[in-house]
Amino acid sequence: MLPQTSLAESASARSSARRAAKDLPPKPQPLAGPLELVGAQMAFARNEEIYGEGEPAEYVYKVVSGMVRTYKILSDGRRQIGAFHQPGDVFGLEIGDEHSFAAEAVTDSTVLVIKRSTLVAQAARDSEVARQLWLLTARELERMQSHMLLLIKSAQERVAAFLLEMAERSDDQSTVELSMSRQDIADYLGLTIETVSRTLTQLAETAAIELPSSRRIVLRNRSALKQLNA
Amino acid sequence: MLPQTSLAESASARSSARRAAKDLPPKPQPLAGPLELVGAQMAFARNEEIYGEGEPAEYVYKVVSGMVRTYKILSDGRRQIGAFHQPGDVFGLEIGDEHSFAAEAVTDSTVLVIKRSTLVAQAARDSEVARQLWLLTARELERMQSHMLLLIKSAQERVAAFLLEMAERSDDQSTVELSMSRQDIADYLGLTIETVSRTLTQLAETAAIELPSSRRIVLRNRSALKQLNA
DNA sequence: CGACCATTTGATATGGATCAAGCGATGTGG
DNA sequence: CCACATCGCTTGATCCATATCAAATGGTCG
Repeated sequence: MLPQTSLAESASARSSARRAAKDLPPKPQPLAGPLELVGAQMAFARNEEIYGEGEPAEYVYKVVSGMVRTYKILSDGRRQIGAFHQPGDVFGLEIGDEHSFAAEAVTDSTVLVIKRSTLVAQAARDSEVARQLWLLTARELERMQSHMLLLIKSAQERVAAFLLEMAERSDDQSTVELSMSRQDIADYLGLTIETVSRTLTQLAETAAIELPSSRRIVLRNRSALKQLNA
Repeated sequence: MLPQTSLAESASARSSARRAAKDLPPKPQPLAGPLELVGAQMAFARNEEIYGEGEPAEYVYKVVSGMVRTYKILSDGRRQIGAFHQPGDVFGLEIGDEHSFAAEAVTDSTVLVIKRSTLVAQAARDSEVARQLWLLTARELERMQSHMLLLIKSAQERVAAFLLEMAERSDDQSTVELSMSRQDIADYLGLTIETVSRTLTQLAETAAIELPSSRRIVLRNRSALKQLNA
């Protein structure tokens, strides 16, 4: 199971952040906060589990390179992906003792691992650390809220929103290099792979996007996509 | 959907409504925490707005009596209700400067109003307050996560989950007194009122519930509902 | 080359939305 | 106090978006 080297590399090569001030709101940047200070780096291979749902939440994680998905398996076997985490993103921060979602590497990834107890103890002493932890959770809440709103929209709207979301985090804002599969996208958007695939084809037919290859998408008409993103 | 209906409901906040109930008897609430200490009580009439989306988030609120809904209006006019807040629940806590959702009283309600800046200042000094604020946001996040999972389920599953959720918070766990309209339920579950109504009828036909009146629901077979709640 | 996996495309089924009408409770004005 | 308008809810008929089932295509690797 060799990783798709080209994809993995291009994904991780883009960890630097330049804000080429488009029409975008200021994006949460990799926190230069307390999470930098401690912890060890770990590497995970494509599709490798980082932690399982319900496991003790001993650590907090920060993506250094690659991409991580967090998800739940529903009782009917479906998988719902809650988020794709990219370099700079923190994930796995819980206030309870267990991870409420599972986490896996989408591509070969490296993550920074920090002991939660350390952070919590620091937070008790340093109000700035406490504020950072709160901020992280609040940001996660915002993400979840907008994801909830996504799930009540049409397939076109969901896919368009997804593409814009991915484009926002890529440095070439008009080309998206997808490191996740159609199944991942489907499970993120609450659709089937067939619907995701068909919708992309449709968007290409209406010239909103271009599909040079299945994992590379060029945004031809971003305002049309935003329009859809009702 | 029926944006007109949704909007009409809140717009029709009867101008004749008793707005004068400024001084209700303070009902002692069980929830502990720093939020008890400060703040004034305010009363809101049914369907009255407590704050709008995008308004400065100057205050944090705690339900004393009644019920509050928080919601967003989407660009296509649909309304998505994020939560129904009942006595003891805190709502309107933001980390940014604006309310990301709007809030309205579902029934005549009284809420405790606390200045956010006070809380934040306290949190900077007292790590226990800081932890409480974090906890509140984390709890909201959990709620949002499970709501997200709801939205990818079938109509029956959503309605069943809703009933169980409401039953859990009622004192007679097997009878639910709904204070919100079918439209509210629909906008909470991402369905139409017709589908909500039909689904309730179905559940009654399969003897899972009983419908003595439209706002009163008896849970006859909770395990069947939980089953549905896949 | 051939097997395998991811993706696309096609045909059909179906759950929930939409459009439309009926019904029961509640309140209002004559 | 009744007749009637109104409102919230239910029920019926039909439509449509997406799921499901099925097969073809294409890319990757041994």
